[in-house]
Amino acid sequence: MHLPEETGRLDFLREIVRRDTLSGRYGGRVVTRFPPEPNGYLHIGHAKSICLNFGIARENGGVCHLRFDDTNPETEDMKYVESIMRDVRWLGFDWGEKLFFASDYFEKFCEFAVRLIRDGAAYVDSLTEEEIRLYRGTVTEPGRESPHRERSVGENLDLFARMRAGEFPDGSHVLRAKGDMSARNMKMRDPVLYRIRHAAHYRRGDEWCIYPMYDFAHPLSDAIESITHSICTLEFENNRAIYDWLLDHLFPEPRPHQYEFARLNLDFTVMSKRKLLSLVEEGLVSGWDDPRMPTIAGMRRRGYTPEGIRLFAERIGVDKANSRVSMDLLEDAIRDDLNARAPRVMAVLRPLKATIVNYPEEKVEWLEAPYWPRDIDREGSRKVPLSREILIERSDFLERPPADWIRLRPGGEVRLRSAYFIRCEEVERDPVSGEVTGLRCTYDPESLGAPSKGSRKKTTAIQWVSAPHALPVEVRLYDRLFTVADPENAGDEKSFKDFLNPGSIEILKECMVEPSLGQAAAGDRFQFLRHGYFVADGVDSRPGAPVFHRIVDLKDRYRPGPPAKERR
RNA sequence: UGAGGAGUGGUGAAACGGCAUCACGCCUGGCUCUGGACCAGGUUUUCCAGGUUCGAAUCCUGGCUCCUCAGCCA
Repeated sequence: MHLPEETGRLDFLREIVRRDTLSGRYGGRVVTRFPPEPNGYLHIGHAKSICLNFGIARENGGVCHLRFDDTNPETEDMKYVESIMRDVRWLGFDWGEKLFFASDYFEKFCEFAVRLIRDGAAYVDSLTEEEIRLYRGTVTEPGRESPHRERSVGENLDLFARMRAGEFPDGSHVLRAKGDMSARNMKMRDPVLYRIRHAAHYRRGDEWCIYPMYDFAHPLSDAIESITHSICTLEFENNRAIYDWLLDHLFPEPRPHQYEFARLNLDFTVMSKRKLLSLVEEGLVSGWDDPRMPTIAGMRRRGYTPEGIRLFAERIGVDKANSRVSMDLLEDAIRDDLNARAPRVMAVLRPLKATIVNYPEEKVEWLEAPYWPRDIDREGSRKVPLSREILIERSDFLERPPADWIRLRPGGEVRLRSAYFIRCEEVERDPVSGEVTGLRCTYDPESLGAPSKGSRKKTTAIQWVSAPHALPVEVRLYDRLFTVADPENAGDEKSFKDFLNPGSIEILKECMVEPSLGQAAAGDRFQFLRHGYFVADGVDSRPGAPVFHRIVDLKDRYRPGPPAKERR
């Protein structure tokens, strides 16, 4: 089990929380929240936010709320609520009783809206959407005030009540805050608080036909729940002005405060919900849980562990500088976790037949093979059968290997992992193509369990399976989903989809694994020796026809060395 | 050309006026029944120009570059 990496350093958010805790600003309370909109699946970027919010709460003896920010009836769905809860739990976090829905606050939101109207701080605007846009001005020119801005409190109250009562069609009126139409911050130019939308909400049905905007609902939700630190991503920096304007107006200190951090960008993938959705909808991937997807569901199916993902989140840290994280960081965190928890087994992905000519025809030996290398402090082993006909990895034999080759070669020896040394005596080949079709080997009966000496020290131990005992399985190898690091900004005219990696999945159907894998249950993770980490798939596996996904490969330091002396 | 943010090795972060540090990557070597893991060593960094200071990634001035904002999405 991997121990948490103690750095002792605090990121800027934890620094702020510590400052507030020390000063007693919130009476020592720390309450954070993770506020997803249920309109899509969570991805690794959300995982960063989840680890932050739940992590900060946990470290400070506080709590983190799970709140669904469901104020837009058009895109939200219960199925997303369920997937989000599942993903957060899977990642290892618990919101206890603190499950909330912004849609449960609709009545309260209305009361606050009425208060703002009474205070002369909000008004009903009846401009069209187009007019509102025109009146807003641009980043360099101030906006103009709406002709409806000076309506009386009474008229505003009446209009707002009738909006709520359903007297008006969509788009005919909105409730706006009285900000400042010439504000340098565009967000403060009378932000819209409520819009009319005659649409069924997935939780409230037809109860409402006015829905609050994010800028209104979010700060209020935070305040209603007595959130202390409201942590969001950088694109909301400008929105903080509304956040503060509203809460200063409606809540006394100590009220929630918003802080922003840089969202996660990962090389060779995309992180926008919209883009991920389009990959799913256009069938470019098999679904939200396609193992190539950066979604939590995809990574779960891929075999990534919650511990590995949390370790990754911890290692990348958090800051306000936009950044783009290399896939190596993620993969290494996953390997780091799996190294300690995945038992080692033997699988041959691209088999090459080898006949051990001095091994009796009918003989079968069941050899003890440890599940763990000696550097992992775990016990356990299984028996693997050995017979005259075995299968080895095609890539473990080379007829004319480079000088530093430590695997099998004609006339050379190599150890069969947990078994004997074999020597390649003869190469069988297709008479037409010349392709190597098999090897004829001899084995050294004295070499089982014996230390390797002399020239044998310069060889490795290769994985193998007994041909008559091995189980045929399908193995799926994955590679990066895109061919470029930043698919969203790669080509001027091109869509990110033009950079999809056609080799992102490779399906191997002729793989053979040791018989012990017949017991593997969906979700079981293994290290296929010298290949990488693999997980038994729970979706496409069938009895007698298991499917394994490669979670991540093993680092491979081997670079072919100088070629052996050429003979001519 | 408005406002709000951000610039530290190849990547992500730390150092909060005092030897630029950590993780990942990469390169050497050791070890190994995994060319994995592990161990040892190495590689590469403060956006630019001035200034303050004994001393600047850090403070000041000016510039440059990048990101966000003109939805009745969040």
